[in-house]
Amino acid sequence: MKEKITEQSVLLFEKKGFSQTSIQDIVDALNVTKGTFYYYFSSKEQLLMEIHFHYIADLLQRQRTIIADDTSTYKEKLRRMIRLLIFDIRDKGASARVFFREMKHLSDANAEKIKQKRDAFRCNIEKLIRDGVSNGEFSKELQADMIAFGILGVTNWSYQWYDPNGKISEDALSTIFVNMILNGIAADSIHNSTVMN
Amino acid sequence: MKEKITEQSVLLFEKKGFSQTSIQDIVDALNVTKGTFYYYFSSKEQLLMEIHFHYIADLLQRQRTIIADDTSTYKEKLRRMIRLLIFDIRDKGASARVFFREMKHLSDANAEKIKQKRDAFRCNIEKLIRDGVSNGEFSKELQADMIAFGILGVTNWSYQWYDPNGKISEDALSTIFVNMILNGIAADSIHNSTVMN
Amino acid sequence: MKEKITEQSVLLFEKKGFSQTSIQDIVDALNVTKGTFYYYFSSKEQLLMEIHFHYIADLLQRQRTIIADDTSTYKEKLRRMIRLLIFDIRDKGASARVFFREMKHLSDANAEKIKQKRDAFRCNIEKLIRDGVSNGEFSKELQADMIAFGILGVTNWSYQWYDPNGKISEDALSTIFVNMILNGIAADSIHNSTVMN
Amino acid sequence: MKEKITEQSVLLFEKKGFSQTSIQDIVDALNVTKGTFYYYFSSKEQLLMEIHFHYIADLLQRQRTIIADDTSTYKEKLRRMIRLLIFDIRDKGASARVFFREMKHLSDANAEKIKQKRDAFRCNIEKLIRDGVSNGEFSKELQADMIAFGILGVTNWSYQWYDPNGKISEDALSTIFVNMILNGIAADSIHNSTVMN
DNA sequence: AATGAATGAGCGTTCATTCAT
DNA sequence: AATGAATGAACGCTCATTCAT
Repeated sequence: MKEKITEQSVLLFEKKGFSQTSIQDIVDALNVTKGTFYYYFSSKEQLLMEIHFHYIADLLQRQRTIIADDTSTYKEKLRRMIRLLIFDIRDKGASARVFFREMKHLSDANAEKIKQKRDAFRCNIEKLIRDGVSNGEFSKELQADMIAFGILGVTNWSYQWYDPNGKISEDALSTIFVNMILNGIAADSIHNSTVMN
Repeated sequence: MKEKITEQSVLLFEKKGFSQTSIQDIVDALNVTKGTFYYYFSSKEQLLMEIHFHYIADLLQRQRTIIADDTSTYKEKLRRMIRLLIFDIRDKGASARVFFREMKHLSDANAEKIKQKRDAFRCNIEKLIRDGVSNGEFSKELQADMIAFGILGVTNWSYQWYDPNGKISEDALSTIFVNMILNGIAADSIHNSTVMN
Repeated sequence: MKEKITEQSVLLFEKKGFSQTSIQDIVDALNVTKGTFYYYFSSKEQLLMEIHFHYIADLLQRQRTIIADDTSTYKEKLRRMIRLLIFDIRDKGASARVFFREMKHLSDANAEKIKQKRDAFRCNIEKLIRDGVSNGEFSKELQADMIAFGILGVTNWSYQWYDPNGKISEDALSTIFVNMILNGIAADSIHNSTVMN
Repeated sequence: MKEKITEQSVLLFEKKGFSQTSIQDIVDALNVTKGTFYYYFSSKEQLLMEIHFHYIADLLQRQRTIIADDTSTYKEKLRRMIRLLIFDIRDKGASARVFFREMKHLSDANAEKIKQKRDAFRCNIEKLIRDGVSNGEFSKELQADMIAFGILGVTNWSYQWYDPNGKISEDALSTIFVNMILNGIAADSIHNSTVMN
C-alpha cells in the first residue's frame, strides 16, 4: 500500500504539481481514504521527502557502481554516467521532474539531507573530470567543478523536454551528448580554443 | 505600484515558490492591502503570466539583436548568446528561476503563449547551428535540434546553481562553457568522436 | 445621469439579482466610473430604495386616479385596477420583479416606508371590495381583506411568468382574470358556493 | 448533521436572504466549523439546490396523490390542491419563500431541473382545468393555461403574507379562495361574465 | 461633475491534519 | 489496517465605500 501511494503520488505530483495535488486526490486515485494515507505517512512533506530520497539515493548508488569499475577509462565512465541519466528518463522521468521542481516544498532540515546527496553526485562527476585531466584523458586546465555543472546541465535539462517515445532513441541522444561534451561542435575544435579566449 | 508588485512578487516567488506565496505575503511586503493588488491584477495567475511574458519576450528580443548582426560568424553569435544568458543571471536570475519552476501554474491558454516564445528561442539556436554547419564553422552531421537542447541545458541549468557574486565571474564561466561546447573536454577531441560511436 | 444609473440598475438587478450586481457592473454598463455613482447615490441601498419608492409611489398614484373616478362602478374600478397591473408588466415588469424579489436588501427603516405604501395599495383594493359589497355589486359576506390578497395574488404573480410579447395580449389576459375573479370558473357558479363549504 | 445544516439554512435564508447568509452564519448557528459544512455539501449552491429540489419534489408527489384519486370530482381535486398549498405554509412556508425568492442563485443547469418540476406542477393544474371543462364541471371556453396561472397566483402569493398563527385559519382561508376561484366575487356572477367582456 | 487609487472586511472554498472507532 | 467525521487556518478574490484631486 505504501508503495502504491508513493507511485501514484509521483504521477500526480508530476502532472499537477505538489501544491496542486491534495491528499484527497492521491487517496481517491487509489480508492482508499485519507486515514489510510496518514497510517503510512505522517505528513505530505514526508511523502515528498521519501520520493526525493529514494530517487537520489538510487541514482547515487548506480553512479558508485560505474565509478567502482576499475576496467573503464574515465571517458568511458563519463559516457556511462550520461547514458545512465538519459536512459533513466523513461522510468524515472516523472520522479526526476518532481525532484527538480518541488524541492522548495521540503523543510530546511530535509532539504539539507537531499542537497548533500545531490552535491555528492555532482562532486563525483567533478572528481571524475579531475582524475581524467590528471591522467591525460581530458584536456589540461579544465575547471573540473564548472565542467561538472555543464555536463549536469546537458543531462538534467533533458528531463524537461526529452520524450523517450519520440523520434530519437535514448541511445542516439546519449551518443550525441557524449560526443558534444567530449569533442565539441566546432568543425576544427583543436584550434578554436585559442580563438575564443 | 504595479511594477513594485511585480518586482516584489518575483523575489517572493523565487524564495518561497508560487503556491507558497500568498497575495497577503506580497501586499504585506509592500505595506498595501489586497484590494490594491486586485486593482492592478485580475488574478494571481495574471501576475505570474506577466512575469513570464516579460522575461521571455525580453530575452527573445535580445537574441534577435545578436542574430541580426551581419558582421559576426556563427561561432561568435553562439558565444554571444551564451554570454547573454550567463550575464543575465545577475539581474534576471530570480525571474528566470520562477520562469522555469512555476510554468505549471499557468492556464493552458497562457502556457501555450509562453511555450511558443520559448520554442522560438530554442529554434533560433537550432537554426544558428544548422547555418554554422552549412558554412563549415560547425562539424558536419551535427544534429542541430539535439545540440540546441544540449546548449540550452548548459546555460539554463546555470540559473539553478550559479552565484554571480561567487568566486567565478560571468566572463570566466561563459568562456568555460563556450570552450566546452565548441571544443569538448577530451584531450584530443578530434579522434574521440569515432571512438565513442 | 442619475436617471440613467437607475434605469441601468433595474435591468441589471433583474437579470442578475441585487447582490450579484456590483457597482462596478452598473458603471461599466454606462461607461463611467464608481466615483460617478457615489456622486449621485450615497450607497447601493439608497439606489435600491429609490427604485422601490418610485415604483410603488407611481403605482399608488395611478390607483388613486382610478378610485377617484366617480363615474365608474366598483366592478369597473376593479377591472381597471387589474388592467393597470397587467398592462404595467410591459414597461415596469423589470422594476416590479426587482421590487418583489429584493425587498430583503432594504434596511429596516427603508423597508418600513415601502411597506406602508404597499399596504396602502392593498388596503385600497380591500376598501373597494368592501364598498362594492355594501352597495350590492359584490357578494355579501365576502371577506374583503382576504379577497384583496387573492386578487393581488393573481396580478402580482403575473409578473413572474407573463411575457407581454407572447401569444396572449395584455387585453386578453386582463379579461380572463377579471372574469375569473368576478364570476369564478365553475360551470354553474351560483350553486357551487354552498357545495364547497 | 446534513439535515441539521439544511434546516438551519432554510431558516437563515428566509430571514436574511441567500446572499446575505454566509456559510459562517450557518455553521455558527450549529456550533460547528466551515469544514463540517463542506464535508456534507460541495458548495453553497448545492445546498440551495437540495432545498429547492426537496421542496418541489415533495409538492409534486402530493399533487400526484390528489390527481390519482378516482373518487373525487375535478372541483374536489382543485379544492384539495388549494388546501394542500395553503396548509403547507405552516411547515414549509420558509422553504417556499426561499424557493420563490432565491431561484436566481441556481446555476443554469440546476435551475432547469427545478423549472421542469415547477412546470409539471403547473401543467397538472392546467390539465385538471381542461378535464373539468370537458366533463362540464368548469365553464366552457375557459383558457386553461391562464386560469392555472391565476390559481397559482392566489395560492403562491399567500406564502408572502399569510401567517398561519394569525386570526384566520388555514381552513377558513382555503375556503375563501376556493369559493372565489369557483364562483367569483360578483353578486350575480352568472350575468357578469357577459357584462365584462 | 467625475476620476482613479486604495481600503478592509468578508466571503466561498480548500486542505492537511486529527482522532475516536 | 482503515474509516469518516470534524477541525481550523489560510487562501484567492470581491466589493461597497472613501477620498484626494
